Amino acid sequence: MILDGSFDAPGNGEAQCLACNMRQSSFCSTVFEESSADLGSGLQRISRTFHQAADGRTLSSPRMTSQEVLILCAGWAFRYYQLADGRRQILSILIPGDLVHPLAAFERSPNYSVQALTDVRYCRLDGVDLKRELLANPVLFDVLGRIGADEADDLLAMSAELAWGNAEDRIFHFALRLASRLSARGMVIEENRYPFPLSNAIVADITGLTEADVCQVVINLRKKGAIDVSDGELLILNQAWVETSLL
Amino acid sequence: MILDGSFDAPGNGEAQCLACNMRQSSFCSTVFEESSADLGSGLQRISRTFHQAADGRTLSSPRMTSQEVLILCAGWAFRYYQLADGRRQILSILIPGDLVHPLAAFERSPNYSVQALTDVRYCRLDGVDLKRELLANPVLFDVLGRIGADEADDLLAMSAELAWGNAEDRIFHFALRLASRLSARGMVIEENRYPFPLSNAIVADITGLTEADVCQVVINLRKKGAIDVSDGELLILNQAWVETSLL
DNA sequence: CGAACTATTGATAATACTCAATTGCCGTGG
DNA sequence: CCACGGCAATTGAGTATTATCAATAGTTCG
Repeated sequence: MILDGSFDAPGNGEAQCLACNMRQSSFCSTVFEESSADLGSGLQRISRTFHQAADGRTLSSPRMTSQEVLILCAGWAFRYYQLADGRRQILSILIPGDLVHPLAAFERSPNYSVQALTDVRYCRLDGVDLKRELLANPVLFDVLGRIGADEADDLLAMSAELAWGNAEDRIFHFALRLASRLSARGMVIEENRYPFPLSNAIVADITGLTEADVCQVVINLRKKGAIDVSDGELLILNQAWVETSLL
Repeated sequence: MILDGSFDAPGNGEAQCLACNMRQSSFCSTVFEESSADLGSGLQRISRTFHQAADGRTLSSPRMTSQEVLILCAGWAFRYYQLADGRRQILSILIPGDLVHPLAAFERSPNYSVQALTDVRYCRLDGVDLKRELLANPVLFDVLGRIGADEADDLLAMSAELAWGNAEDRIFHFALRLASRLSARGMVIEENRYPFPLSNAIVADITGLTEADVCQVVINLRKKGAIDVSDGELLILNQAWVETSLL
């Protein structure tokens, strides 16, 4: 169990950030390296603080109207809507290197909440500083735009799959898209083997199915030789299956 | 039947643009008015051309990797994925004032296509010009960001509804969200009465249902006194029903 | 060892899809 | 003016999928 709160007090926040293997994530490298020294002219530091939170903690809720930008450094989280009937709809899974609110600088306030799925560490950037740098630094501007575009693509794919897919399609394609994102961040245990700290209940809330369904489908997918989700890992069994996608 | 192609030859493209009642749409007013004269210093015009296309024409497909930004001036269109099995998944409905590719300036190329749903007129902005102005004009930057945020919100709502909703929820909430967007653009026939040029087949491809289902649900919603979709119009019958939403 | 959570299983009910077949509406052309 | 074809909307019967609701194993952690 880790404690919540800032962990910058002993000054190791910065140190961990420098040592972080997500530094090559397009956003971190740009915002921290390019905006500090390289481009020199008039670019200033973006003030940041480091924090941590335990599994299950709420990182952000619709009430919290902050202009701050959070970067997930370590651990997993998820965005979700709290539905009126008490259930929740998980909108996206956040992995290390992701921005918690890619549009925080523009949006009045997001209408979703964000919760930690595992213990997490994250970094909080000042929104005003970031916006200033964005306008001053076309590279940073492009990078953020591309992150937005990637998120939008993923969302579109997700909603298409939810619309036309049956229970099996939904789970299978969700797993594939997640695997693809994990690959991009180097979060691979070995070839076709990924961390997958999601319980069946979580997958159910992502795909809009019941926990019982998820269980059956997961077993089915394993028997079919498509993917194997177990022991906190996702294993892609047969690349041929993966081709079953949209154009 | 209108002809496809540019209609700027007789010079009435600009004229129509000036007379367009979508000019107050946040993007057009900012990009055309603010960036020309008001802020003076160093801001240049964004070069643009005007075009039209007939009902059913493809405005954009994944192959077309252009950095250009299209604004829909008049008529309706939709973004869609062409699925491998021949069906198509409609991702969003575009109404006058919408950007066809909000992230065109960043994205390598969108992986969806866009088709005209009615006869349309649209405006094509040069991506390089636009990007230059974005960096030079914080107001324009904010406006585009907010458009992106609005789109993202709509997409998130859509995907949540597709996940947890049954056939009725999907259609009902889709109609409500569309009505809300139409309101924002002033496209209201009268109180609670909106244009709705979508066939059952289109609604089916949006919601992932079959045409037969859509038909039954639409009739049901009318009997229930929720909404009435007929004769190319959408009528919201009972505001009380509208409250049935997520938090 | 028990408590709490998670995964698994099975029977039943509800829901949505499939597949025609039918109707109504236009526009075309005889 | 009417017959015809094409298209969208509607209807119904039968089938398949998924939700619901328990109830039973496993697991983890104290």
